[in-house]
Amino acid sequence: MAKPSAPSRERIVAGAADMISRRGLNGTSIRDLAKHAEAPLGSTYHYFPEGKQQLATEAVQYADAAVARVLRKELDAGPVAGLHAFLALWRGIVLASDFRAGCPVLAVAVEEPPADETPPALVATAEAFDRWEQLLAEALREHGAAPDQAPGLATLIVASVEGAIAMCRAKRTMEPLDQVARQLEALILGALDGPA
Amino acid sequence: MAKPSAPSRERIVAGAADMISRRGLNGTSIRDLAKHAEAPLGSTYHYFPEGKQQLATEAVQYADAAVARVLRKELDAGPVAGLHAFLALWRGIVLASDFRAGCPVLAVAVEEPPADETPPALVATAEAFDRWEQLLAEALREHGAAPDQAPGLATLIVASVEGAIAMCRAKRTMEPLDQVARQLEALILGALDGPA
DNA sequence: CTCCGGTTATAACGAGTGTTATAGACGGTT
DNA sequence: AACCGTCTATAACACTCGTTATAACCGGAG
Repeated sequence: MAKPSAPSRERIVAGAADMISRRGLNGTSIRDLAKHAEAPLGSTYHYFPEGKQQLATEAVQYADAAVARVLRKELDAGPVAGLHAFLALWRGIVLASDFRAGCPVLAVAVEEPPADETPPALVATAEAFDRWEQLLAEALREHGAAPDQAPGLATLIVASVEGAIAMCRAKRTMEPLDQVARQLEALILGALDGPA
Repeated sequence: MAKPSAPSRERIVAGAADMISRRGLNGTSIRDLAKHAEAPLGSTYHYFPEGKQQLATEAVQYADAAVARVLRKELDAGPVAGLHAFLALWRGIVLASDFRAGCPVLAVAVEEPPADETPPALVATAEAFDRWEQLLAEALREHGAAPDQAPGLATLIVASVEGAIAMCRAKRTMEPLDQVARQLEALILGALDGPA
């Protein structure tokens, strides 16, 4: 009684993730969001009664899930394959938007809580980063990396890719991401059989 | 006739950089900015006639110069020392703000140009990233790194540190930056005498 | 003193913000 | 047919935004 009809709800969330990845959280208004998702303004508050905060949270979780799905699928073929899928995903987003879109999770993570209470959207960004790191670390361990080095390498991968995406947007070039890609691939290969 | 009196102008720019690093560009209003810098609103438009765009640009350039100054000074003692200074700088900012402030350059780089023209503030972010990378690459080369590997490593350093700062804010932990620090130090050390 | 340029104070403009309220439309069940 | 819960349309509220205009200050030069 609550699931059968809701195609527009997901459209709104997906549109929010896309819009936030372009203009940032504060730069994304609910009116524009509704217009862009071809949904009426009223529906936004019908589906997301807690307003923008809830919308931002779900947008982050949406992006998180999409990335995690790709990672889970491609990491089976090894960490290098997973890395390539991770990179290709962001590469496609940046390139298809002509350097106007980036990572919505990073965008939300970069705007502070005005109050002392940690807003749920920020919590969602932390969970997203954690999930990606954990997936990568697990795959690294399963393919022969030293268990005590896997988490650190996974963190480096996520951090450098996120940073590189932003740098690509600034420079309007794919060079940062491509450079980072080369380094990370070599690093992973080196970690899979070093001390053994 | 234009330089003797302008202590408040720099206060405004510095305050803008700080505020942008916390709330993002769109989250920073000129009114709050003036209040936080203890300068009247009118002065903001007196010193920065082109408005917020100019203010954002100069804030980015201000942060750029501050970071470049530290890098130039500490890189003389070698790339590892420079890396440590780079990391310590951001560590101090994140920690002193209780995870509320990050990198203002990244914050600006993450909000899109609504029009087709590339805004000057975005150009400034690209220049900042470029400068930091170039300083690091130069130091790497001068201390024995292979000339064709130095730029890539420098890019990886900047990207991963920027990404890690954002992740620290999200998780409210220093772990990402510390993990990245360890990896980067090892990488630099390995690049200084590997193939020779 | 007057004058004057660099600075500031006050007010207002129009547009946009998140959000709420209220009433209407739609579609399937009884 | 009447009913009902889900969704939507419209309007409004109380702001805040960036920006502009205008008038006043205020300290040194003439």
